Amino acid sequence: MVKMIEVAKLARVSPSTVSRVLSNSPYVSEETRQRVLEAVKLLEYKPNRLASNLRKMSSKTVVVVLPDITNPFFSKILQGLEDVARENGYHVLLGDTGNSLKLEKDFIDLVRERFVDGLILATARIRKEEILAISQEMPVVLACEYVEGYDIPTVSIDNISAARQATEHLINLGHQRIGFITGPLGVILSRDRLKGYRQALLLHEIPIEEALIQEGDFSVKSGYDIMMKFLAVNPPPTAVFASNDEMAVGAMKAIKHKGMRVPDDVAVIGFDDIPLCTLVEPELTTIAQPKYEIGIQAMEMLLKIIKGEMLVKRQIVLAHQLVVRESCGYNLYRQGGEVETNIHT
Amino acid sequence: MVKMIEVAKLARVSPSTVSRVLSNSPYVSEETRQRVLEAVKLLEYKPNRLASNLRKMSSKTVVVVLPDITNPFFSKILQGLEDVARENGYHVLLGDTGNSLKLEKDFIDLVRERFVDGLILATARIRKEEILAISQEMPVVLACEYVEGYDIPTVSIDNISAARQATEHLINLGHQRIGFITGPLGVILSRDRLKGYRQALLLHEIPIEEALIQEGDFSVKSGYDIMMKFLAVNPPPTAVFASNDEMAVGAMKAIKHKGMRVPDDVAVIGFDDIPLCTLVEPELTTIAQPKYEIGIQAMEMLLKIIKGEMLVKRQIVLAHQLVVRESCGYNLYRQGGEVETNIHT
DNA sequence: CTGAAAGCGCTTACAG
DNA sequence: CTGAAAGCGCTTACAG
Repeated sequence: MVKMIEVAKLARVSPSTVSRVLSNSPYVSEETRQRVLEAVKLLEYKPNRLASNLRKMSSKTVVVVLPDITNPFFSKILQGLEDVARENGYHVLLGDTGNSLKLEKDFIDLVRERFVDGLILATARIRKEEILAISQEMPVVLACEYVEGYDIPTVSIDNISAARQATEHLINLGHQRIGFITGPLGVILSRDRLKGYRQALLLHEIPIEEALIQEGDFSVKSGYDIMMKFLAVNPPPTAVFASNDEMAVGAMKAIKHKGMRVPDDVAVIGFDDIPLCTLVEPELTTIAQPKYEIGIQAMEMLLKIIKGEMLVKRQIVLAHQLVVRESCGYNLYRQGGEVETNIHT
Repeated sequence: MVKMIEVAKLARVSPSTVSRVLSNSPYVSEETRQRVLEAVKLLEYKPNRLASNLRKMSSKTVVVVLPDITNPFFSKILQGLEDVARENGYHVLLGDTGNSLKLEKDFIDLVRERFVDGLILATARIRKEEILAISQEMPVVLACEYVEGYDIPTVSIDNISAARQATEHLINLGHQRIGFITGPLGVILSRDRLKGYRQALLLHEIPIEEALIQEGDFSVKSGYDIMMKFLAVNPPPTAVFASNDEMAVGAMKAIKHKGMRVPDDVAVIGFDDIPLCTLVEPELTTIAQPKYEIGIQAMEMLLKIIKGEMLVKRQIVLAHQLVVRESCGYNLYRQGGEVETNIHT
């Protein structure tokens, strides 16, 4: 491996000067710069990042902690995060926890070990107090996740309003018995979506039936299983709201397996707006989260913190959007013409 | 930030000893070890990885270069890669190129800069010769991708045989006019799948119609568009083989939009076996690639190279599998009972 | 079993 | 504009 000193010798300068040229310092004469650049080229010199990291006390790397990289929701957020990181000369270390608390802690420790300069948490199983403590001593931004009552930098949507809107969409279509498939209730955004569902029913004076609220785990299978339970209730719900799209698709499967039709017999609405929504039949109506944008903004926020800039806003709430497709029978809607429609292609 | 020297002082030993304790060196007395461990705990000391990296000339990090993290095929491979890396104390740096040659080169350069210890290429746009050169001077493994004629460490399936088997599945079901949607022909595995398709037709003495071979780009949309073209051919093909599942699903959409049915009017078979296959209707018959296993083996291979171990096999070919579901009318098949069926749940 | 010393390859304040 | 020197915080051969 070629070292800087060898380049320096060939260019008849000191290593300091080589370093200056490579870091684009203005304090180098054009002539010297050229000589150094030639030597660099000739020797195919690549600076040793390990050394420069130590000296600068920064690896220009950020760890992104998420529960499952194969989940299209998170991979899209990750893409936004990575794009901004790259544009700013940062790298992303993958922190796939598989929902393991231990792994989550291990990845967080990478910041303490100065292996990475900052931390994005797109999942957070650890206790609130710990998150708060960490966020006070090192650069951290929560993406999607958030912590109530604390002032931790966060980028997310308003899950309560979004879930309320989804539920009201069904109510406006005339549904009174609406099943709700929650996400894991240990996760705050699952609890928020449940809140929104409850608010919508209350607002429209529809009684809440506990039998129509069941906890899923965000998997297709759990959506399927819970829908099967709903269909065994007498009478079954005429509509179902699932806390994410995978569970909604699972619910649709269950309805079809029972020989019923979506949306005619049961309307279905999901949450997130992943690509799958337009690939199933009927296409899934859902609440779109600006996944890529969440990633963008979360990384921009983190880089600001790393650079020591002050944050104007520490909590960013991005807009969600009801995307009306086919799974709730949107034809009815067209007549009212009251709700925004946005059929993605 | 607490440094090692402070721990050493508190424990009344030298930094050397602290280092030995932390690296589990056997040359430390139990008594000393305890004293050091206590000091570490008391001061909440975390060793600075930037320094240790430089000293050891290793970051225990590997970069995984892939074209698109939101693609479920690659994210599953990545999961396998990451699991093995983590088990071995390694980290994964994300190298999402978005198919950009420049980014690909940038990520590869991270190995030259010693920022990472090794490289997994799950996409490879750069020239063969360059890949060969790189693989000779640093640890590299190709996953899925491969280079003909060179002895570069590789883990993949046999794409020719797999595509031949998919095509023969259709032929065995009685189809004679089989459309083929290729992947981008700049990618070797796309060309191999085309080869397999051709071989199958030749083997069964079915004439090859160039109009029934069209190049897609692995997207749902390209599958849709090409299928629309096929349906405009007179007479249209009775079956279609798409080089990946997304394009197959796009083709299914096109068929349905034309008011035709899958598999009754046109049979469809895909490639890869991503989760989507069981979520569309009818469920998609496809060739399953062992994605996770490819990741596992590729990373195991890479770590061996990094550790300087000799590779027994430099080219690993894993088994693919025909997964018969509903999109080719598998009922016909059951009578013959000749083909392995493997309906995933 | 333990410590003093050297050194990993850069970068950067300092001096000129 | 340029160079000599110090130092980032570890690890590890060497000596005892």
